[in-house]
Amino acid sequence: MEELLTQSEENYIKAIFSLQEQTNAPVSTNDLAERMETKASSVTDMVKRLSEKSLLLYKKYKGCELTEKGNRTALKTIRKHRLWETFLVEKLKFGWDEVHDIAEQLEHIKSVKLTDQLDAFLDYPKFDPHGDAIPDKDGEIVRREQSCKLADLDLDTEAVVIGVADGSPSFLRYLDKHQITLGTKLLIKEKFEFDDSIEVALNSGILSLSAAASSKITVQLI
Amino acid sequence: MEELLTQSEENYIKAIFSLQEQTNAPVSTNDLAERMETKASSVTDMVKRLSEKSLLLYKKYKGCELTEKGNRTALKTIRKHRLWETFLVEKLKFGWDEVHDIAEQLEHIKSVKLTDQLDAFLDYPKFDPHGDAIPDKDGEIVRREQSCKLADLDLDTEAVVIGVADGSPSFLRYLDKHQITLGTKLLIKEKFEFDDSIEVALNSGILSLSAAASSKITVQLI
DNA sequence: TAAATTTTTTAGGCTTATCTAAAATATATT
DNA sequence: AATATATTTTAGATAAGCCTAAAAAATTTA
Repeated sequence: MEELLTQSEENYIKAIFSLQEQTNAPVSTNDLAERMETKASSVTDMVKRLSEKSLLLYKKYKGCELTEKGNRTALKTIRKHRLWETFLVEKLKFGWDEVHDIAEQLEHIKSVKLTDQLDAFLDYPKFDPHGDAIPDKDGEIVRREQSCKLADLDLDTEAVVIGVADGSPSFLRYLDKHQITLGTKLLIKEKFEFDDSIEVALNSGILSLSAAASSKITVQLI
Repeated sequence: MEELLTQSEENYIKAIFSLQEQTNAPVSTNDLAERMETKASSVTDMVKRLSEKSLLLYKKYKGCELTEKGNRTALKTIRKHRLWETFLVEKLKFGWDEVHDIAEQLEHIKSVKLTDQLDAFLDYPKFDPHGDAIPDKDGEIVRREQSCKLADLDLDTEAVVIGVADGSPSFLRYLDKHQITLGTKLLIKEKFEFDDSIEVALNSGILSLSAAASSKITVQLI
């Protein structure tokens, strides 16, 4: 019953899953090509193969959608990716800006026991170093309720950082520089309408954040 | 200066290294094909490619030999393999008979920092779970002096198990069953000439070992 | 040393995953 | 609705890594 997928196939499945999550609609060939940094013709080829393995539904010119089997596959890969990221940060002392590329490789290691033992070793973490939920053995993930973007908070509200909507090293290093990380508490001191920038108070002082930054920080009210 | 090798290339390099270690001579195409479980014609192809990357010297019909660069590459892969095996046994509680195949995958992950941080996390182990030496950052390995095969010991000598010359799951599970592992102390009680079997005394009692078994257990006198 | 055998290489094919260029289809514009 | 534009698919090529079958070279045997 176990499927034997190539790394490339797994990467496509993951990309389709993530695009589908964003749009709740079939994924177009071009969008997928852009995400995979490849050409549309390559995507068509691959999508046909994955369709034959019943990992997705594909209608010519109409895009593709993961099947239940495809979704399960995606969640397994995401689980591995996020567990490895957690391992790298928690145990091997990597910065949260350094782990993505390594986890991209590690997520393709094939061994259910390895994944589950790693999960146990890390004490069954629910979130990875970027605040993203880690699917459990059965693909279940913790759904967080009242989370919103820092940019959407009202003046004088207090919140705690629980995630980032952008995992790029440059953004993560920017946050490091300003001593913002998961768990950081902050208070909205000012909001400037003309450029949507804001000023927040943290332990380390007052900080000004652009709209680009504040819209990529996920917080929860406290 | 960093070479970008495929997993297959790395596996060939490792196989050549190991065959060369055994024979101290150029590796023949057929021997390599057997080790790689592939056809001689495939080996010829690959060996040509590796030769072009100056990882080995190849003369038609004369076999191949790793260059200094090839040796360094092999040692890096071996280092990774043995560190991961150590991690799996020490941290993730795998049995020593279960780790080989997973380490075969993990050894191809590309990140010098990952390897070095893992090494540090494990506290710079000198030997892996099978007693094989782990090359350090610079490819240096601990050379053990007075080691020999259990089969070669004289009557009434005492020794401690420091390694196995066969890492197959079936052999390792056989040793587990008889409570033999790294560090096990034993005393030679009997040697039978007719089939080269021996009897050894361990903490757990007297045990009879075939020549096949005793010739694959590496020990050190105490 | 000449013949028989074994080893190794070459030649030509296959699959995966990519590409470019051209054709087909869908969408947007007038 | 007809045309222009954008998207998607098809066709054909390439590289890595494997295969089989046949040819070439090396080694063994008589």
